[in-house]
Amino acid sequence: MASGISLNRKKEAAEQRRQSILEAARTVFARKGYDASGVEDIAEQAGIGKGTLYLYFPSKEQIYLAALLEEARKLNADSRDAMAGADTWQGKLRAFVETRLRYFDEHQDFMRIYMTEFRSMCLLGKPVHLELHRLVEQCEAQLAQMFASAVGRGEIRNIDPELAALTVSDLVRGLMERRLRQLGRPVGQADTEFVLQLVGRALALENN
Amino acid sequence: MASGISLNRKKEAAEQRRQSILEAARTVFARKGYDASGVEDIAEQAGIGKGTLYLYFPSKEQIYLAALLEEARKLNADSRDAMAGADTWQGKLRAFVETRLRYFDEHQDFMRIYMTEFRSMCLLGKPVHLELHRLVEQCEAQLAQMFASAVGRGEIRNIDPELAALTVSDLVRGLMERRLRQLGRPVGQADTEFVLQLVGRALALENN
Amino acid sequence: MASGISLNRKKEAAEQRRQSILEAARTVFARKGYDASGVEDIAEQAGIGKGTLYLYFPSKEQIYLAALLEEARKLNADSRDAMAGADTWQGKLRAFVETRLRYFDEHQDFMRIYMTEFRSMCLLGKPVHLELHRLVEQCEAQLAQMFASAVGRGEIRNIDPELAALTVSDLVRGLMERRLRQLGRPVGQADTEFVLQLVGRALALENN
Amino acid sequence: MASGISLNRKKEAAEQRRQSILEAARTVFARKGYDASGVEDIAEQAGIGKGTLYLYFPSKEQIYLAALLEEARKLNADSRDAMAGADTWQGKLRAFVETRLRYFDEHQDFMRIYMTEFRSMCLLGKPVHLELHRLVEQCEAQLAQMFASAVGRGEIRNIDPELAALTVSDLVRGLMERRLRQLGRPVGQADTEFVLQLVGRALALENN
DNA sequence: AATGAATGAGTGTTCATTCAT
DNA sequence: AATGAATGAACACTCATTCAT
Repeated sequence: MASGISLNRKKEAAEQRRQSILEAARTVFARKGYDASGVEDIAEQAGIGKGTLYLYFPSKEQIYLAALLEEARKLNADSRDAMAGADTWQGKLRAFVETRLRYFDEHQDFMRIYMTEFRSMCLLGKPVHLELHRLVEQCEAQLAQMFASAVGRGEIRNIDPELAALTVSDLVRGLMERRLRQLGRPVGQADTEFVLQLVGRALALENN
Repeated sequence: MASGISLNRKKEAAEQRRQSILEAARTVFARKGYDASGVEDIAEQAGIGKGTLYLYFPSKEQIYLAALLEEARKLNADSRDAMAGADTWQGKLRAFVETRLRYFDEHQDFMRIYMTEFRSMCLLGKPVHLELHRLVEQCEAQLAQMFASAVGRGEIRNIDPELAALTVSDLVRGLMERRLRQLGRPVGQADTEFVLQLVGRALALENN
Repeated sequence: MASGISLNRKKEAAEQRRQSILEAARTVFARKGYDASGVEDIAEQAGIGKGTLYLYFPSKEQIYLAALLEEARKLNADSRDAMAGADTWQGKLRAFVETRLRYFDEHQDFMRIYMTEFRSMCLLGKPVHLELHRLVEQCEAQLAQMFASAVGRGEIRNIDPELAALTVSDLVRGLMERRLRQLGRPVGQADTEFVLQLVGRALALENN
Repeated sequence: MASGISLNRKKEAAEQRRQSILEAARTVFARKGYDASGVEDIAEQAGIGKGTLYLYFPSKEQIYLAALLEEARKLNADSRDAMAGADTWQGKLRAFVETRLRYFDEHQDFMRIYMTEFRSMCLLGKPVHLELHRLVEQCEAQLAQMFASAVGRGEIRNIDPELAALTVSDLVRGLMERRLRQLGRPVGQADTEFVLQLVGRALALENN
């Protein structure tokens, strides 16, 4: 019994440390990118020794992937849940956009890595990106399905749901990037509303 | 006089070589990204010796910046000229979008680097990106001015011209990225039309 | 009294564990050599925790030395006893050779380390080897003394006893190595007899 | 023409440097063994930068193998030539032994590595040693052939030529090792003569 | 002007040893 | 006494940059 408890404690502590390493990794990678970040930087940021990292992850690359993908999966799950909780297509769309922006606000380091990696998927032949690509597509598929339903119910114009989904995806990404860049004019609620209205108007039925 | 001619010849030849280095650099960087590319790769691609690179550029980083920024400036100039050549706001918008997509088709290597670097501007404290940021803003300002005029002439809704510009910018970037990623469904003219219609419908006056 | 018994028990148990560590160490070192073997390998082979090793030995090097030298001392003692049990010089020589080969058969792991270390004594400035060197010399001295007696009794030619001892030592080492390498033709009793006959014939008196 | 000469010069210089690296490597490896030697030690001993090593060899291990095997091949060739130059089996045997001992005197660093590696062949599963093993066998085969001829001509006893070859091989190795260890009594010409006489007497026909 | 051999600072990873539990 | 998580010194190897030819 006692050893059972102690074993649980150990596992919890290990998971805790794993998370703190990932958090440290996000901070460091967000600051300098993958190549310019050293494993020593991450260890220091996490307040542990360099060797300790290798008790939890087999390589720098695996740290990076875990730091990126584990949060990306949560982000996808959050978006899906938020959409599920709304009734109308307008509500679902707003839920999607606002959830992602809120997530973004609360995990800026992660989002920096996410956005960077997203764009660098344009480079040729990086197998690293397969899983991330899958997540992005999954997310866009959710949007597309939502639009398809609305089209089916005659609530919006008869547009290609996939293209609408990609459009929303691009616009939200744009909102996030502008916030991350923090240059030029500050980005706020008005920007979000602009995007929502733009999409709303473009999709609305003619006789509205 | 003779030496003057010969001097010119030399300068031309040097400029030629400079350009061929940048072209080689774009090919290599587009394939593997900045860090994974070695200066030797670039020299080999350019068909010259490694040391020769350093007669034309002081460092790997400067090669990268020149390869990126010189084309980016041309892209901006092209877009501006194309818009200037159209009369209506719809024409200017279409000219902007189509010019950029055409440029993209003809300079895919460059565009891969461009897009990658654009997103990685989200990383903190990379002074590298100041000039690129300026170019992006300049480009968006052109769009914004175009929208502002259209609003002033009462041709479109009374929206914030800057936000409209950013939106178009995001959507065009999205189109390019989808082409570059080459995964999922092929991207074609239909996508472009979708974007143009979407923006057109969203900006159109109510009673249209 | 009770505590005295318990103290003895403890000491015995500790000695037992010490030996099991050394046995494990021999297995591991024989397989991969000193540098390629990790202390974790030894601990695992011994079925104990890594930290426990350090309760019994102060360092990896000391484990190695103990694993090597303690058996080497036994081998020397065995050889000496075996020679003492024979009457003629031929008998003593045969006893020496056969004892060592039998020991070898029963402790192959140890012998692999022994032979390796013996040859690497040729490397400069390894203080590690002083004790092993002493043991080797001691062993050769026993042989030399045996030959000296035989010379004194006029049973063999008037050769340098030391050189004869070194010769036998080299030949036995050769026999062992061939067995360990396990490549080429199998090594058996015939090889041993060849060596004994060779030495016998070479040392025999002329008029035999 | 000029470039032809210059190309030759380059190749010669490169070969020169390659050899000087191998020589430096032998010095360092002979002093500390493989694992305890750092590539930086070798570079320093050779008077060049660490990176330069990697222009001539792909890894530390390849440096080691080249340092070992290239000399080992020369040693084998020398022995073979020396034997070929003698007429009687006694002459050939003496030529073999003396050539190897002379080579040994002139390449002590190499021989230290050679001997060490030879013994460590007893460790299990080191594929490194295949080539060295081949060389040793080749060398022993030369001796065996020589003995076989002598047996065929009725010049020596009807012994197994292979066993005789192995015996000589072991004894010569013993002579070398004693010199390398430099402990105990100095080893000189007398030792060599002892071995030659021992073998000679043991192989001689009965009625001699 | 052009070259590529030489360089050494910098990096990811391992592993003998320690020490809190 | 026994453990194994934590540590950081040490190491092989890379690559942007220099410079003698």
